[in-house]
Amino acid sequence: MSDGPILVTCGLPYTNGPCHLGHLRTYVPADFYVRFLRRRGEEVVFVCGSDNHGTPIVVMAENQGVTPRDLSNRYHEHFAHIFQRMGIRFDHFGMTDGETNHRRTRSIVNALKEKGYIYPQVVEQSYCPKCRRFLPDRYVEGICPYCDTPARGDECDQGCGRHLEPGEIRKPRCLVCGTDAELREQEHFFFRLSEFGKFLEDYLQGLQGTSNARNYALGWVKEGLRDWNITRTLDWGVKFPGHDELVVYVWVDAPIGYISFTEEWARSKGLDWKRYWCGKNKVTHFIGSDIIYHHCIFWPALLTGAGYSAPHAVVASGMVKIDDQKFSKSRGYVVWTGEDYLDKGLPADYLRYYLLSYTNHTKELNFSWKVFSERVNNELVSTLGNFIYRSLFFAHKFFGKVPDGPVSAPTMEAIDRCVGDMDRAVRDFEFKGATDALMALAAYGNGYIQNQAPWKLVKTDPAAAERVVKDCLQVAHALALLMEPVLPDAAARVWRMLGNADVVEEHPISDASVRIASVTLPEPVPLFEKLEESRTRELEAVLKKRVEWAKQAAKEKDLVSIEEFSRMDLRVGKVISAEPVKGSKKLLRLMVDIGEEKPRLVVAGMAEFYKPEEMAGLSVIMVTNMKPAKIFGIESQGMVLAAGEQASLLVPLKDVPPGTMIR
RNA sequence: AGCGAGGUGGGGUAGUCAGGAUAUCCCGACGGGCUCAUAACCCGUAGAUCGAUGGUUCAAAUCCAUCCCUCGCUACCA
Repeated sequence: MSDGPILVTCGLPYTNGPCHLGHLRTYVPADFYVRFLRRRGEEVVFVCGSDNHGTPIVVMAENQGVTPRDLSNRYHEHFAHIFQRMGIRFDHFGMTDGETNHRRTRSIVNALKEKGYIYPQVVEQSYCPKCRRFLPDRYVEGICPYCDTPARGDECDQGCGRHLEPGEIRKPRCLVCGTDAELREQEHFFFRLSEFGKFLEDYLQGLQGTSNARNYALGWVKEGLRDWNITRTLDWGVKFPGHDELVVYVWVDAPIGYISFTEEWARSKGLDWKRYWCGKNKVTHFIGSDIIYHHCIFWPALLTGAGYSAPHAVVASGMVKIDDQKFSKSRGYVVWTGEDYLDKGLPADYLRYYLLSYTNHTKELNFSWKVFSERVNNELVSTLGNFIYRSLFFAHKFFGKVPDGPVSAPTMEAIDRCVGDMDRAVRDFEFKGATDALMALAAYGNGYIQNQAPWKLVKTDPAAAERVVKDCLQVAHALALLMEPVLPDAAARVWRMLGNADVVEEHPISDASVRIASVTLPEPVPLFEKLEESRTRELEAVLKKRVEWAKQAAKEKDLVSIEEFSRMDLRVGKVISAEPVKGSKKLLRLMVDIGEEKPRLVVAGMAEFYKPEEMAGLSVIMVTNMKPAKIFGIESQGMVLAAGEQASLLVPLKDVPPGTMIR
């Protein structure tokens, strides 16, 4: 079945905030996948680590008055602890700021340099004279050079959506202090991603995992690839070899972490990490669908360029929504794994089951406490838990042990079917399909015990009742083995209640069809407890409160003080003349008298709604202290106020002279 | 705007590539039965113009075209 060891990794959690449900959407299925395959006899290594570099961490650390290292350590510990509590068990959980990763990153960058895949280029970059530093990526805002709309430093987020290279943006401003940034020249280093188009196209055709990852990446490759600037002017990060003033871009050293964490793990076991990364490999990355580009394009190109093998599979999970709202920390739509879930005493098993069984792995998952508790109560508690408990209860009460004798053929078939279905589903990354198969076996058990009615047989034909109970216990035994990857804690409890002294995880799943021995049964206890409605309401209330609180905070943040308002110089202006701007459909060139010596020249986008002759003579409201802006080559010295799509002009109701202040 | 992923009873989902006769399964709702078990389990009922429109065909959820909506790439993000 296996042709070499499988290395499974998860997208690295970024150490600038706590673990939330979105993270778990990737980590729980990965952990399930690893647990299941291991118990199918595959050799699997499971590594992950925290991602510590990049500007957001530097800025957040500054805000909190701590070092980036301190901040990273804090959240690193947090994630490690949460994963342990959630039953997500990595063989190793490292840090990208660790020594191994610094070394491995430099080694890979040097390899790329040697092979000519990295070249220097002088770029103009935004520099904030007040903060006295270069402004990377998102710490700049300005105007998109392609479509003239406001944009962020690395992406035209409101307009055309183009990716912007550092230095491309026009009118850059520092996002931290608001100062106009200046452009300074600096030597940076670029990765020749554009040369990997053909390689990627072939590679992606054969890439295993989920189709969303493959298709999305193929689309990008077909559009053509641009070289990447892989250096940043920062202190925090992996120093670019030979240039201490530069660090490598976080998306270089973060995925290299996958290799470094394998190295660290292998070292501790006295093994060779190359076995997992060089030559034919079975590296499987579990990631969120937001970082497909990096894992399916940039990362394979980087690896290939440096002489490593590209990953075997990429499994991309859909994003999480909360109560039908887009996931958003600032708007309060977030469920924290610790604070909102584990700390409240809710079992990890419930959440693992819910995340795995709710919807297709690649689709968006809409979380709500109502559906969560509904599924827990009706599926886990009623179907699965109840079947196991009623079987054990009955067996214990009437026989005190597992009865001797055979297991019926239909029951064995049901078990084998479940094993086969789950196996197929897991290997296809259909995790919902896998939990469905598990629940189908529990449903088989329920149907079987109901139809056979051993509680009747025990009075008329005790031997027949024994045979029925034997079947039920065999199913419970199979369920314990099969549910372990989903519900590790519950599986361990069932295993003990079945009279086993050893550990369920040490048994291969194929033991499901090994006939159980006649052992003494301890007194069983119910497997799961229902979530009371009052409990669900409490959990909903926490979320609701957070959303309201966030709304309030946003409102306060948006409130404008009288001082801020008074900075705006709003005046009544009289339009002296108006004429169309040549070559433009939308623009009018206005001369407006605002009580100054000379009228102001204003370019206004209202030609579609007003004829020049309608405008002339009108009194309008104008912002007079706008920064002059060049529109269509004409410098506009103010802005005329208008409302809505139709540009309905704001005009004074009573006659006032030009230059009158608006208060 | 572009590219990618989606849209199937109240929620989730199978089926779509290789078109076929009552559209699958799980949960919820409703009714009945049963009682070993955590008011559970079993059986049954209702509920879907398969996002919209047009086309191809004897036949369309499925193929073709156009359009609409949601999400991702695109703050805070796995």
